[in-house]
Order: sequence, then structure tokens, then C-alpha cells
Amino acid sequence: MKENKEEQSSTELKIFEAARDVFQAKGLEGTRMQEIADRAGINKSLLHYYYRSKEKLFEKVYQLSIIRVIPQIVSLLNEDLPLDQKLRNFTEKYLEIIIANPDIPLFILHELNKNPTRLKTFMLQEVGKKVQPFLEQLRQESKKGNTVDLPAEQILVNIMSMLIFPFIGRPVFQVIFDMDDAAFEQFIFERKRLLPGFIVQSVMKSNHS
Amino acid sequence: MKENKEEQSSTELKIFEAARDVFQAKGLEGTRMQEIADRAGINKSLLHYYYRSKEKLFEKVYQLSIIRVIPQIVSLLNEDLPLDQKLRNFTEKYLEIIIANPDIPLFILHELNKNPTRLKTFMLQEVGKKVQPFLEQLRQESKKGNTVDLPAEQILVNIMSMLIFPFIGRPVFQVIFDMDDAAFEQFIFERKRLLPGFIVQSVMKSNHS
DNA sequence: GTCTATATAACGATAGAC
DNA sequence: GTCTATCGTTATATAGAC
Repeated sequence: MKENKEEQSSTELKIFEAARDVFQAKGLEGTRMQEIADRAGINKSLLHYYYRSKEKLFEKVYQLSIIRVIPQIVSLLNEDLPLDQKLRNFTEKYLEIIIANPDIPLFILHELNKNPTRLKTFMLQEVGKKVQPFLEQLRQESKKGNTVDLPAEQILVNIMSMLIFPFIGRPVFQVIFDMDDAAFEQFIFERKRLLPGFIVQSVMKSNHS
Repeated sequence: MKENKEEQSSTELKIFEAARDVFQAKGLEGTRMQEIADRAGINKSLLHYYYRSKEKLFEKVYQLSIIRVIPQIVSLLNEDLPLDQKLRNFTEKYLEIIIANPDIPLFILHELNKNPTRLKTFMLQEVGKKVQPFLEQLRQESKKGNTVDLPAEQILVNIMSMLIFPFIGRPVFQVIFDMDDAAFEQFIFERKRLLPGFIVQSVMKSNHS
């Protein structure tokens, strides 16, 4: 019962955090063990003492990056709420999660596209099962004529796209819209305020127009 | 007048195409010159004969990957059409472009996030200028009360997100929805049919409900 | 546990024969 | 132009002192 993550030696934790930062910024192949050591303020060989190899260290970082993000999403989709409230709630909360971890989506998806076997599929399959009730809820509301006439999967992809892509495409949008960093953060802040309503409005058929 | 790209020796072209495939699949740092040589069916040193260094070869591939995609988009946004038709047209055509080049978005965005100075900003600034008239058109229609009440930039980000992200997130969606490759392509085919209508419906206020 | 020093392998790049 | 052989560097990883 004392095997919490907090039990790791301070050094091991420092290494992990340094590795997470560098890996997320530069990817597996772009990362140098030396840079991780420097950032952690320790010697290079200590990396191997705690985590046998670069690959093993990366794997730890990668798995935990996913685990930190996925379960929160799933739980948001399974709350017992009417569809419009759930959409609003999900959009707001998910944006908060991603604002706190803006580099994770590109990190996960880049490595996953390079190496599709990296992700233990059972993790995502678990997510798949948890998402089914939400898709079913969408289908039920669709039958009742309460939503736009679109397959549930397409609707979910639309929502996830609008939530995640702005952070992946950030450097492009900043140039096109001529925004500095502060302006882009303002843009995201505005988005957090406006997107929930837009998504609800796009997905639900308003009954009072 | 004989400086067309087709004038390159067959070897030079083979190298370029091999490099493009490998770079797009594995990124700059993940790519080995040996792998490019193997795929091109030639010797490693020939790579340096035609393109001095790995960095220079990558730069060529990267610039041309962008040039192949960007101008088409811009032209679609500048056609002289009423907003709803333009949205429909843009969505359809852009999906065709991206279906033909599904790996390019992640390739561009990953390298751009790692190295924001890589992209000659003037290229994107050019895009920015070309996009302004479209944003202006959105604002005009918004004033007339014809569109959803959202800043033009937010609307454009929503559209680009729904167009591009499904291809970047493909491996995740395939597992969550339990799709094999054929099923996913069917999903995209369905999307091409349904998305234009959804976008128009989401952005434009229908006047006859 | 943490360091210094070194082994080992891989990669980009070049020299030189043909 | 294209090849073989090799250089010089850098990266991961290990050995061994403290």
C-alpha cells in the first residue's frame, strides 16, 4: 500500500518530469538523453540507472501522458445528464483539461501515427466501450428528432476535432490571424466561452425557433 | 524555359519521392538516409551528390509539401460565391485534397511545432492576406444576421478543425469505433457526403424553419 | 546513488576509383 | 553519375571508482 508514485526517490521523479517535458516537445527521436539529464540537473548515466534505456523511459512517459488525459474524458461522457447539458459540460471541462496540457495531443498522435503498435490497444478499446453509451444516447435523441441528422460517430468526431485541433494547428493560426502568444491565449479564452453554445446549437435541433 | 521540375534526372526524382515518403511517415529526426536510399534503390552517397545534406533534402520536401496544399485552399476561399455555396464548395474540395494527401497535415504540423522558424513565415502571411476577404465576408453576413453569432476567426477554426483533424486522429478513432482500414475509408466517404451540409447548417442561420 | 571514463554502435558526410 | 570504402561525430549504453 506504499507503492504510490509519490514514493519514488526525488531523483527518479525529477528525471521523469524532465523526460516528459523534452519528449513532449521534441518527440522520441528528436530527444537527446543528454538534454533530459541537463534539465533534471543530474548525470547522464543516472538515466540508465533508473530506467534501463531511452525506449523504456519513453514508454513510461508515453503511457502516463495518455493515462493522465483519457480517463477524465471518459468520465465526463458517462455522467447521467440530458444530452444538451452533457455536451455543454463535456466541452467546457475538456477544454480546461487540454488548456492545462496543450502539447499532449500532438505528442500522442505523432508517435501513434509513426508507430501504431505503440499504444496498447486494450487501453483505447476500454475507451471505446466507455464511449458506446454516449453514442447510444446520441442515437436515441436522433430518433426522437432532437439532434441533427448525422451518424453518432460523425458527431463525436466533429466535437473532438473542434476541441483538439486548434492546439495542434496553433502555429499556423497564429500567423494567419497575426496573433502573438498573448492574442492566441485570448482567442482560446474566448473559445472556451463560445464553443459550448456553438456545439449544442450545431448538434441539437432547437425546438423553439 | 526548360527548368521545369520534369527536367530533373530520373534519379534525382526518385530520390525526392523516396525522401518525401519516408520524411512524411517518420519525420525529420526519425528518418535515416539509408532508408531513403534503399527506397529509391540507389546508393547512400548519391543522396549527398544531389542534395548536399539531410537538412537540405528535408527542406525541399517540406516546402513542396506545403506548396502542394496551400494555394489550392486559398483559391477555393476567394471564389466569388454567396457564403453558403462557398462553404459547401470549400468543404467538398478541401476534403478531396486532403484525402489525396492524408499524411501531410500531421507532417507539417509536427515539424512546425518542433521548429516554428522552419516555415518561411512569408508563405503563411501570404495565406493570411488571402484569407482576409473570406473573414470579411463572414463578418458581413453576420451583421446581416445570416450566420451564427461567432467571431469569423472562430468559425474558420471550427471548419478547418472538422476538415483536418479526422485524418490526424485516425488511429485513435479506428480503435474507439472498432474500424479496420476499409471501414475507416467508408467513414471518410460518408463524411464527404455529410459534412458540407452540416457545416452550412451550423454556420448559417436557416431562414425557413 | 552518483559520478567519470569509456565502450560500442549508428549516422551523416566525404574521398576517390570507375 | 554511381559505386565502395572510410572518416568524424554523436548517441546510447556500460564499467567501475567513490
